[in-house]
Amino acid sequence: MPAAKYNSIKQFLFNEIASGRWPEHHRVPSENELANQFQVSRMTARRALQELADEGVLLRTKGLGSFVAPFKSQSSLVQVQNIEHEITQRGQRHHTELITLESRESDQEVSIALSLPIASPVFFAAIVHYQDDLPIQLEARYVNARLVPGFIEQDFSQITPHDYLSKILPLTEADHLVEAVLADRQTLHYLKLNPPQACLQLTCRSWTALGVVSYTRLTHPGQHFRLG
Amino acid sequence: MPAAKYNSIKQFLFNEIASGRWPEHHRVPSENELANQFQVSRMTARRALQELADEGVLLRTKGLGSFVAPFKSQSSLVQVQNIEHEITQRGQRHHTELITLESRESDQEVSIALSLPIASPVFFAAIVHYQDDLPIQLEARYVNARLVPGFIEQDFSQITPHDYLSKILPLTEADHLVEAVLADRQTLHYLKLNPPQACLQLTCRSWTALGVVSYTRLTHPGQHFRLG
DNA sequence: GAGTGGTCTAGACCACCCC
DNA sequence: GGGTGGTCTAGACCACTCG
Repeated sequence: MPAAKYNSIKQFLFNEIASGRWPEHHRVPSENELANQFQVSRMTARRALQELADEGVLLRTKGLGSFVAPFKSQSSLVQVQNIEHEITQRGQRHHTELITLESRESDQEVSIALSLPIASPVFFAAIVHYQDDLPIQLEARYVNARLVPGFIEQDFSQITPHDYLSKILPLTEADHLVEAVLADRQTLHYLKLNPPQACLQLTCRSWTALGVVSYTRLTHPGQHFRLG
Repeated sequence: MPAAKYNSIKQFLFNEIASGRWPEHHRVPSENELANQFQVSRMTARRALQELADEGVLLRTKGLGSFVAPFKSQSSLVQVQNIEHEITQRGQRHHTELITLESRESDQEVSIALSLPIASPVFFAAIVHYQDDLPIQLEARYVNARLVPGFIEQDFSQITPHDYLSKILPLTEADHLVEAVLADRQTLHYLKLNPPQACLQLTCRSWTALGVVSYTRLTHPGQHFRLG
C-alpha cells in the first residue's frame, strides 16, 4: 500500500520543524499553497495541517494562517525528566557528570522501545545528576539517531539531554513506567550507594509525530527520592 | 453561527452512548447510514465518527464497522487503590487476607496525615491482596473514625476498604507519594518475599469535602508490580 | 478585496471483512 | 458480492483577519 498523501505532507511539515528550519511561531504554508506544491486537493493538504494541529504541533487561526506551536515542556511525571528544573526550583544546585556519549546499534529492547529495526543507529548517553553534591539520578538514554542527528555533538555538561530535545523538537507525548528495583553494581557505583539499596526506576519514552524519539531509564536512590 | 452538522451528529451518537442505550461494543450506524439519516454527505457523517474515534469513544475497523469503545476506568494512579478491579480486569483472581482491623488512637504521623489532633480515634486495617495466589499488595490503612464510623464493622473479605469508602462517600480527590523502599521484616513476611527486596510503596490520602478520610500505605513487591 | 481556515458536497477508488 | 471504513478530488460558501 502506498503512503497516504496527507501523511507525506505531514512528514514534510514536521521535518521542517524538527530540523529547526521553522522555529516556534513560524508561519507554515497555507492549505492552498500546500495543495499546489504537492499537487493534491485542498482537503488533503488540509488534513495534514489539521492533524498536526490536533497533535499540538501547529496552531491554526481563521483568517491568519497556521503557525508552529510553542514546544511543550513537561507534565507532572515528565518533571522527573527535567530534574535540573526540579532541583534548581528547590533552591539547590544542579550539576551533571557525563559517563558516556556514543553511537550504538539498537539491541532488541531498544529497538522495540523506539519502534526501529534491530541494529538501527541510536545514540546512547549516560549521565549522573547531582543535587548539591548528592547523586540523585542516573540517566541512561537511547535516542533515535535519524530523528536527532545532532544529539551526539552536544555538550551535555552545558545542557541536559531532556532540555536539548525539548528545544529542538516538539515532543508531543511521553509514556512512563515506574518500578522499584534493587540497585545493581553499576548503579551503586555511580549513585555512590551501599548495598542493598532500593531504587525508584522510571522508564520513559518521548514521542513526536514522527515516532519515538528517546527511550530513557532514570534511576533514583529510594531514600533520597520521592515522586509526588 | 449555526451548529456544525458534524457536531450535531457527534452529540446524537454521544447521547445514545452516555444514556446507556448503546452499551460497550454496540455497533453504531455506519457512515452511509448516518449520511442518509441526517441528510448530509458521507464526508460529514464520517467526520463525526472519526472524531469520536479520536477521542476514544468509538473503535472503528475497516470492513466491520464502528463500535462503542470499552469505558475507561479511572486514572492510572487511582487504579492502584482499586487493585481488585485491576486484577480481575486482567482476567486473574483477586482475594484478600485480613491481617488486622482495629480501633486505635492516632499517633503523630497519622494525625498529621489525617489533619486530626493527636490521639484521635482512627480505625486501622491491614490487608494482603492476592493476584491468583501471589501476594501483590500490602495495604495498611488508617481511617478517620468520626467520618466513617461504620468502617470497623465491615467484612473486608467481601469488599475492599477502597470499594467500601467509594460506595458510602463521594471521594473528591486523592494525593499520592511514590517511593522505593527496602522491604522490612513484616512486609517480607506478609508478601512472602526473601531479602533483600525492593518494594514500590505508595502513600495515598483520600479526601472529601469534610476532610481527609483515609491515609493508606500500599506496598508492592518490585519484581511483580509496575506502575504504568 | 484578497487570503485564510472551517464547513460541506457528491462523487470516486481502494482494502478489508463477512457471507 | 455487498457493506465497511480509508483516502482523495474538485468544487462550493462562509466568517474571519489584514492591509
